[in-house]
Amino acid sequence: MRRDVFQAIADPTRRAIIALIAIQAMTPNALADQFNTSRQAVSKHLKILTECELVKQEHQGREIYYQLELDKMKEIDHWLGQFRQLWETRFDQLDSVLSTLKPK
Amino acid sequence: MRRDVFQAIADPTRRAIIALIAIQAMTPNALADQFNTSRQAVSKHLKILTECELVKQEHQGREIYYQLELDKMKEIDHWLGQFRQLWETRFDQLDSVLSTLKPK
DNA sequence: TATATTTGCAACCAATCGGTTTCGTAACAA
DNA sequence: TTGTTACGAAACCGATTGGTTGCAAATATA
Repeated sequence: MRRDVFQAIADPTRRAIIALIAIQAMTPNALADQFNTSRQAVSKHLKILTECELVKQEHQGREIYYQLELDKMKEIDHWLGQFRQLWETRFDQLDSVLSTLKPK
Repeated sequence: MRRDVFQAIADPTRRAIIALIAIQAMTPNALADQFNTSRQAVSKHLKILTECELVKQEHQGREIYYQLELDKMKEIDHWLGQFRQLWETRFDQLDSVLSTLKPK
């Protein structure tokens, strides 16, 4: 089963999970309470997130706290980098056009 | 059929298409030459990218040039924003730890 | 005109996805 | 011990995915 970060964030429920555990680590049950989904469905999402290393576990008794792996999020940021360069360049071009239209 | 930007960039072929047309507008045939896929497969990817407005068409005779819609890419950047804030904060915390370890 | 090229679109197919139900197990609590 | 809680894993199901094949429309070329 081939997994990558981009496939992981494709699902809206998974993005919501990511947003929640970014603030603080949470257990599967606590996460399931936040959505209209079953515990098992959340567990499946967490498994996918774990497989692509977007999330790490921390066992504590019989509970498992899931926490966001921020470094993996930077991978998305890095991919976006090439395009950020582009839209900043085009903004600069627009800027020079504007300054040409209204000189001084 | 509900489409969003995150679903669009989940497919590696689509990410490759995005990277190519970010530099210059291309036709479906020209794009298909770059991959080990059929023209129709690329066409389907382009349809998906068009549906979620990541791409715009420019008709020129019987050819259709596809170009990246940079504004839509910013949506991903915007979503990443909340997490960027987090990892920059934690970097700052690490920074303060380091300066504590090596004062002056 | 007839023919070739470029493309979108619909039909179809196997694989995958997100979800549920069920089961097994480990950690607590009575 | 017995019962409950928290969880992962497996089996299953309908919907969606990415791909193919075939066809029709539009444009270019002979």
